[in-house]
Amino acid sequence: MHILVIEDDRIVNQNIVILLRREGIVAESVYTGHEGLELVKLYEYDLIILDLMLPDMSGSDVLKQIRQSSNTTPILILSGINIPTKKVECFSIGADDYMTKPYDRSELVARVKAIIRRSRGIADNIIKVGRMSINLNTKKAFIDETLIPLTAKEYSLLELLALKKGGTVTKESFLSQLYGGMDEPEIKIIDVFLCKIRQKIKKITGGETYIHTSWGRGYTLEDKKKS
Amino acid sequence: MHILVIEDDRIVNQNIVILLRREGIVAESVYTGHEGLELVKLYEYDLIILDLMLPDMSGSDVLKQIRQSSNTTPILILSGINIPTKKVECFSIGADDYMTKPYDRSELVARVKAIIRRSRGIADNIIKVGRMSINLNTKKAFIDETLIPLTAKEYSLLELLALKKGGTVTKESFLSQLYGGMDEPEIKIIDVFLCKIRQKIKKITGGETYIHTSWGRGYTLEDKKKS
DNA sequence: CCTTTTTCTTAACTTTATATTAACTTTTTA
DNA sequence: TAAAAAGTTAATATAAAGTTAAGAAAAAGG
Repeated sequence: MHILVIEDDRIVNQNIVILLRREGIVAESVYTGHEGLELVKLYEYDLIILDLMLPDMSGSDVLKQIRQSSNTTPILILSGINIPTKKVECFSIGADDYMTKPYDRSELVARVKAIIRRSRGIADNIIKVGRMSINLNTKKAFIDETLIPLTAKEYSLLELLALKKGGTVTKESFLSQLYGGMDEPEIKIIDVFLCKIRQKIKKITGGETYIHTSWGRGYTLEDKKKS
Repeated sequence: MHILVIEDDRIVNQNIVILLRREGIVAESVYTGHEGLELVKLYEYDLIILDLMLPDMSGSDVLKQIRQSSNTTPILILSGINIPTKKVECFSIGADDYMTKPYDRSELVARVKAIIRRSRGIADNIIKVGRMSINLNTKKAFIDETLIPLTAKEYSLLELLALKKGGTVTKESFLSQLYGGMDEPEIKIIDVFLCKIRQKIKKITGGETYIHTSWGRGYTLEDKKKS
């Protein structure tokens, strides 16, 4: 999970980043519109949190430029302006949500999660795959009613798979979403984590892991028996 | 576009319906939770607008029941309660947005449109040739509904053909696009890959492969029966 | 603050799927 | 009909994935 925060107030920006990191989300800070646009061109984010008042250009213009480049990354506007017409304007140029400052921390987190969820076509915070269920709120995974004893990193990896349920996730994508490009360990670690996750699941189910390997492409979380 | 409004206050409900109709959206009114749940089971809506205080049951319970039936229709909560914890609770059980009453009409419309836009998501990029369909997003190819079990390289080759559907691709072009000029194997490998791809397709269709040889020129992906 | 425990990461090794080559057959066209 | 191109198959090489263990780093506990 990878979020870009475009906000010139360093304190607000850092607070958001810390808040998100606590949720296991990799967040990146940027303080000007131009820096933001640059990064958006280079990397794929799951969400962009955008302030409307930036020193070099207006947030609306940043939003416009992102959408004009046919980039569909979800964007949450965070602004001190609480005027309906401003909100409507933002939505009409492609914003996904609009929050006013001062913001409630837990509401911000909740909205962030809701947007990401929806952008992946998922409705609620419990993802089910066969006998497995993954609770995105409590960050715990179960087989039927028994908890799978995963470590933090192992859980994150399983969550990334669950968020793309049925789709393939590449090792490179795991790596960048888990570490955010900074101090990335060797890619082999993904194999190791996956092996351990599978072992733990297998211990409970007695065989089925729901994690399938797409040779040379990545991994998929799916209940194949259904189809 | 089809929206269900679950709100017991008849005036508020009718106002929303009128507002949405003006935007060319078909909106349906319902005044109790049970009526709402009934309709949600029967019809597919693009969005549900849900009040939290209903006469027969709480809006949260309506939301919960909808999600428990694994219905993923986007839901916007419209409530008089402006408490962050209530909002967080709703998001965690699967709400997509939360607006407080009194609401601004144009903001409601803007949010409704934003949610629907997002839930529609990115349209799948699919190329079809006869009974074959190639999904460029998931990088999987099918004959009708059955997956063609291609390896990564085999798929890439088929994709290159699909991208030039109807046109001819030379072996040299395959080679350079597959290996990018570096460490290119012998050109014979293209024949081998094509042979394998055709075999796998033939196994499913029972004959037709849609891959045609242009002697001395290259290969074409096309449904010749059509023309 | 140091020790203990847990988790993360690397490294070495095994297994397996795939990519590539080579040898041979069939088809096309000059 | 001979040469060139394409089709096919099997064998081998290579690269990807699976596994295990051990050392490093981080978190927890005293």
